[in-house]
Amino acid sequence: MAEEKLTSRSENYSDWYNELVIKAELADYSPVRGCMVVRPYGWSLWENIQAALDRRFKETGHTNATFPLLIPKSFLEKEKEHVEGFSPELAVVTIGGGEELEEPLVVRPTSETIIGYMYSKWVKSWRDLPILINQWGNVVRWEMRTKLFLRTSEFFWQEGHTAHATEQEAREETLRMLDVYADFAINEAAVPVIKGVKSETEKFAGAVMSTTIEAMMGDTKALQSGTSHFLGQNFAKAFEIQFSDKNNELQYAWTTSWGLSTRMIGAIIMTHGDDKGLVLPPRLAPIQVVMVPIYKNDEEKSKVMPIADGIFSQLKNAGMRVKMDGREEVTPGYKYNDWEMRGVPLRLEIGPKDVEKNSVALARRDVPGKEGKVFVSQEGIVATVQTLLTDIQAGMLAKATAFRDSNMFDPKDFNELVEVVQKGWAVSHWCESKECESKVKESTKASTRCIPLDQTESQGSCIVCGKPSKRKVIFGKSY
RNA sequence: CGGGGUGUAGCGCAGUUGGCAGCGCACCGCGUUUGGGACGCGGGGGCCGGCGGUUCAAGUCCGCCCACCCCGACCA
Repeated sequence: MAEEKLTSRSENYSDWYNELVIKAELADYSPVRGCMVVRPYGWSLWENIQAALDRRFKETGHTNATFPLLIPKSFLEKEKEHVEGFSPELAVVTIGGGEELEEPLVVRPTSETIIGYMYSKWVKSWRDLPILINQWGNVVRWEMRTKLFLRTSEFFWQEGHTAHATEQEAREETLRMLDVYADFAINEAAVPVIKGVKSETEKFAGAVMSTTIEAMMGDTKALQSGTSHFLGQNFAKAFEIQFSDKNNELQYAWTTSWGLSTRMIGAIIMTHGDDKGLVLPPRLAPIQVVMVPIYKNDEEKSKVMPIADGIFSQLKNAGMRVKMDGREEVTPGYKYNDWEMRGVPLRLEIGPKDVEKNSVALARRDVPGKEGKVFVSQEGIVATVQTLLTDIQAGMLAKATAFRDSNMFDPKDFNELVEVVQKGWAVSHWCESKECESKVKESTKASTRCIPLDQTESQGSCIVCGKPSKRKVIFGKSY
């Protein structure tokens, strides 16, 4: 059961987050430093995320497979940037069956290498391409500072790995999957995201180009919520993924990879959560409607429960995820707070007065207090609830989008940029040099988040050095 | 790995000049309650982070070690 009040977001955002994850029973700390236990409620949420994504992957022609957890250490060393990027965070297995291993194995930090190795075996002809595979699994990256869902040493994700005959096809795939992520984030999670390209310093180790969906959290920090990489021929060359084209000429394949992790749960928490707890978008919520029956004694109970059960069945049969909270050892008030902590989008109360008046009370989680509570007729309850859930989903997206937009700024000069990145994002022209990027980071702790894809080129000058620039970038502090 | 902090019941904490280890919440039992976190009565629960030292006596004083948290360097 959820316990007493949360630390408020304004008091200490970080404490608020940590307490919320524990009290909503999404996850718990494990005995292994930096690892987490995802509890049933958190995992149900993840399963709904998986289902929504998996459907989209299948619709775009991908199939699932699984590759090993352990990878020969030498594989990681085949791609120069890749090894440099990942070496510091590898977990390495040196002993197996009591014997020192001839070659150490690394616990996968990501699977480009082993999948590249397999693809080289499977790809001989242009007819073998494209290969469009996704894997659901876990990976391990030894992290210095961890935080549940946002950064843990082991995390759960999906990683898509594709190989193509042409550069153009691979580039299209990269952007197609970025679109899938953005569509998922916006329409399922109600998390407004900006699609963009990562700078050279921020990109994936081994990629030619990394793209991202960036979301703004409730404290205005940015969270990279999904990434899609164009890997060029880097991994194809490292693992000799070669094929004969139609002219019988040997070519290296072009590959992509893309991933979205349980970090998305952190994004949902920090995009929608409030001081009472979690607020979940109806489309992903493990429980969409919680029913709280109210009665003082057996007589009232015998009048209320048959009607409550009838409504429960109607909602259930309509395909809604509904739960009846029939606990008798806690008061209704306790239950309200309990389910608010867990972010259930809609609460349905039914008591003796409702039985008399043929009504029920509906309280929406995204609109706190009396304002979000309405009394409606029991007639047509399924349609009423469905409409409300749709409204909540749309309302959450609108609210989050308005919040983000009101915290994006267009600073006039460097001094103003330094100011605005303390309270939100700066969208500014940038010459795309590492020098200017690191100057901003050193003086503000804000990094480049992405160069938004949906922007029209405009003539401007770099906010740092003043050199000509055609594109704007987002600067912001990030998780 | 650098800087700061904290370790006492499941959680949050108190513990005075060294002298029987406590409080709130949670948990268990019984009864009364139940439309916004109910109440009464009765219970259970401790290697006081670890090791060593000082002392008649250490949660308390001293030394060493360990763990965790926060702020930095690294990241989906």
